[in-house]
Amino acid sequence: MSDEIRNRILAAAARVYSQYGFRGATTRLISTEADVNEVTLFRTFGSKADLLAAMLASNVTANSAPTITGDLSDPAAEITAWCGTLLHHLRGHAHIIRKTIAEAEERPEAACAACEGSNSASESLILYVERLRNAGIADSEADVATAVSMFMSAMFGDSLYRDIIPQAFPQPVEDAPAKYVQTFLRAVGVRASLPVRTRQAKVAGTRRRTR
Amino acid sequence: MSDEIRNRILAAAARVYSQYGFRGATTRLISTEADVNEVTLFRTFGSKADLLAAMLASNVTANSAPTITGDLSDPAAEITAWCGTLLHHLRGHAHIIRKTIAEAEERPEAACAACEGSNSASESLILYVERLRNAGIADSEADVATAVSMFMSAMFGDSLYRDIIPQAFPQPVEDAPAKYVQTFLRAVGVRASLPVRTRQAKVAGTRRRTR
DNA sequence: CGTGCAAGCAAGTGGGTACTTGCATGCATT
DNA sequence: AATGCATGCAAGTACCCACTTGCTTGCACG
Repeated sequence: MSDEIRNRILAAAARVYSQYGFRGATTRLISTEADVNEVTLFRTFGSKADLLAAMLASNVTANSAPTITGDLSDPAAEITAWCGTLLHHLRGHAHIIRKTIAEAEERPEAACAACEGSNSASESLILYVERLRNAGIADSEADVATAVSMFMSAMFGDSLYRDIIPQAFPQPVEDAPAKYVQTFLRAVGVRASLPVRTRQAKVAGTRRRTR
Repeated sequence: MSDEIRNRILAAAARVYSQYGFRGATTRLISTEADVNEVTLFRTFGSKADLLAAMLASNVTANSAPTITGDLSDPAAEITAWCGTLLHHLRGHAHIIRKTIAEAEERPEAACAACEGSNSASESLILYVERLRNAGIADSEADVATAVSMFMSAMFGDSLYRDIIPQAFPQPVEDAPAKYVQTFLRAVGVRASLPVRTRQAKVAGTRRRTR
């Protein structure tokens, strides 16, 4: 019974918070947005801080970043798929992440939890590229750590700021993952989107397939 | 006369705003931080909104992003220097930028002004790489737009979030520009830091200039 | 039918916030 | 010495905020 109202409040809190931030998310706003009496809000969550903490927690648990599990036969496709879901997921929480990070100095605990996901994501990408290197597909001299760090920055930048500074993101949303991955692969020395055996031909006659 | 107080208020406003954002930057806080009577603040700027607008404007004009003017003889050094000053500049305004962008939906005008700088920066980098391509130094098939967009995301990510999520930025601050540029150049197909003929030697003796 | 519980409603409390007003003070210029 | 000006100070206004209290209403379950 109370659950339905509880969730309505949490959802409303998420909407209001992601637009106005912690200070701007007044209990009055949240309660009217949830179409619930303001007192109910205090009865169910105790205080504004507790409510918003609960709301952030529930949004973080829905935060499972994807992992790259697949094989090495088509790295570009593999990473592109992963990148697509990562971007999709980040975009879904863009507003909340933006506010939470901006207020990290005032409320650090929330921000820490939020970045856990990105940690595991970048680690998963690093591991995958290591495997590519061991298989001789990626350049062994490439600076993988830096490339991955830049790639993750690009993911965050795209998902958080595309709607605010669209001109900084030239490719349309649907093409973005493929293009990001293509550029990333060039940086780590995977010369094309096909597996090992065609590599030789690749190096000699520079390149021929461009997708 | 009034100028000294005016500047003290602006500086205090910048400090308070970059820590607490627009809503959190109360006139009381700013005035005590500036060691000035609260009334003086209203007498000099009219309102809190006007004061903060003036403060943002003064911080944006100090916002001239650097341009790459140099020649093509050593692209890596050229871009690295540029990248260093860009990063330095962004870091100097990191807190303000973070808050302003996070509050962009509520106060768009400020955010727009803030991103002008990044626009000109990325454009300048694109032009430079175009020149490299025309000179045959950069790969003519590389996706320059995407590479530059990712590079700029990396610049923003590093300057805005390094202090909050340090583990996402593996390289130490002082090495960051060189590593970012090196990875970027790989992505756009500039194979080493020197033009074609001395390339061989360069690869051996990694780096030598660190400023 | 009656008891209990979840929610709504009206009103209030104590404190903060932007901003105003009226007055006193010191300092420079004439 | 007198005038004007920039600033400080004390107080006040009107509103907003988080949170509380006391009461009513409706619904479920024995």
